Amino acid sequence: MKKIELPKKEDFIPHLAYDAVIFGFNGTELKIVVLEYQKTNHFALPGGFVQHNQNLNDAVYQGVKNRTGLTDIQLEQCHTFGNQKRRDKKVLKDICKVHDHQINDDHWLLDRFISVCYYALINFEEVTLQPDELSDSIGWYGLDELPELILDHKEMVSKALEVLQKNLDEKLVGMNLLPEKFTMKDLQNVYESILQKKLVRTAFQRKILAKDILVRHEKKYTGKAHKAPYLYSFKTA
Amino acid sequence: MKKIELPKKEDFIPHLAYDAVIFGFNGTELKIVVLEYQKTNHFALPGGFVQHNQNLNDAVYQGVKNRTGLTDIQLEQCHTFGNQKRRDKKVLKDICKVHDHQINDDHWLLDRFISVCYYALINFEEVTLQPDELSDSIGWYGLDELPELILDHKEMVSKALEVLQKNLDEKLVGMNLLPEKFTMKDLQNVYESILQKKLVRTAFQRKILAKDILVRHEKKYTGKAHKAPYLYSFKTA
DNA sequence: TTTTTATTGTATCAGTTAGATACAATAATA
DNA sequence: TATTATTGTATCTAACTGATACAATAAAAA
Repeated sequence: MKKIELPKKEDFIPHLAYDAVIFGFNGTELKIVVLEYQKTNHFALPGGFVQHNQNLNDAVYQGVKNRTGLTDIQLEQCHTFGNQKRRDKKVLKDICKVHDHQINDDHWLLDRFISVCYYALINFEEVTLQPDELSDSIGWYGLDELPELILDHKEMVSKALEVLQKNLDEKLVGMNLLPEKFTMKDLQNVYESILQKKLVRTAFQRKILAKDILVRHEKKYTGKAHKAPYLYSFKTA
Repeated sequence: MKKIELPKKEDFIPHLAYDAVIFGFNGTELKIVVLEYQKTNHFALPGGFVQHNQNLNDAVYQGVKNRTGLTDIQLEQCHTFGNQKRRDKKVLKDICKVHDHQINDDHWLLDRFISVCYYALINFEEVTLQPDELSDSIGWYGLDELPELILDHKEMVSKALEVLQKNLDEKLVGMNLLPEKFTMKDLQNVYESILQKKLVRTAFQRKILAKDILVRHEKKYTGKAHKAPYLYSFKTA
């Protein structure tokens, strides 16, 4: 195990963290990014700290960019988790130990942290996932196949999904989860994954078209034995 | 000017604050609580810091309780403001100077702060406003008669109102802005104040009654020359 | 070449909801 | 007793949603 540097206390605002629920859509299912810390069996959302001279939003953007390799990221703040109990010394000691760092009980990483939770919408196909320094694996997990997550990260996922659901209708412009061109069925799949319920096809199509936010392009011939659907893209404002 | 103690650095989580947009309804109009710092002409939202062993929510609750004297407070988190620019050394120096404190540029109160904004709904009639240690005046202001506020507090008010508007229909149960018993017109006034638009009386009444969340009580005889309205209260779940 | 199959795009009908209007039922006053 | 302003409810209509129907395919099967 290569010995890596721990983040330095003096670089960051103490007691403050962020975590990101990064949503991607693989064509069928909504997935989120989860990190596994090396050899510890601890799973967590990607997160990090805020530098003294850095905007909170920028810190989160940088973090998501570093994990996904993307720059086109739709970020929304969900909720700030400020419970005094949200700390787990054992987890962090485990993680540090693997990296050959013995840390004391008064190490700043073991402090109580307030964490601001964001969700990010990104284009699944263009992502190259990149573990952070302390974790060896990073991967996509469906919402119903999540491993147990550290601290209150499970609650963060719920909150993020809830906020995403509420934002869906007004913030969909530029909807980052789909490739440039997509079919009406693709879009409906995204909606159904997010809302976690089936929608009526004809009503969905009528509603979306009435919003006048899509441009219709050529048809998409999939080789299947039926009428080919049109491709659409979002109108660029 | 009595010399008061400044909050001590070691008691609080550094760089972290909260601010509260406290909404009250005076029967006609939606108002919010604004503090004026003594002799400085600086106006601000009530706010404070979070102690090391204190939940964020509890800190805000305590703060609102201290300013209003109330314990029945409906609190909702709105947004966390984390811009690196949100600091104003001059304002804090002004405030401290009035209290006979000369503080240096490196004093912790002059640091950059991340602030978590909440809104609070309280019963206007039962409030006894209480200035905090650093301010001499505290008062109710209509949304269209706000003085200039420090930092990004104006933006916080906008955000709080926006979140309140979105929450209105689902979170109204227990709606804290009205006294125990109220008329349908009172309730409509609250809605109109929050949504900042006129509603159709008959449709409003029909919609609210259909929700089945009100209990109808005796009539309210106001002495006016017309039919007396019923009084209602919220069903206690 | 023709028929079959699954899916798409749109139209239509019915049921629900919201705005607009109407109106009877008051409390207190003139 | 008539007048006035307001309240509570009913009714009409317009807009929207779910359900159903159906024609128009693209490709495979017959």
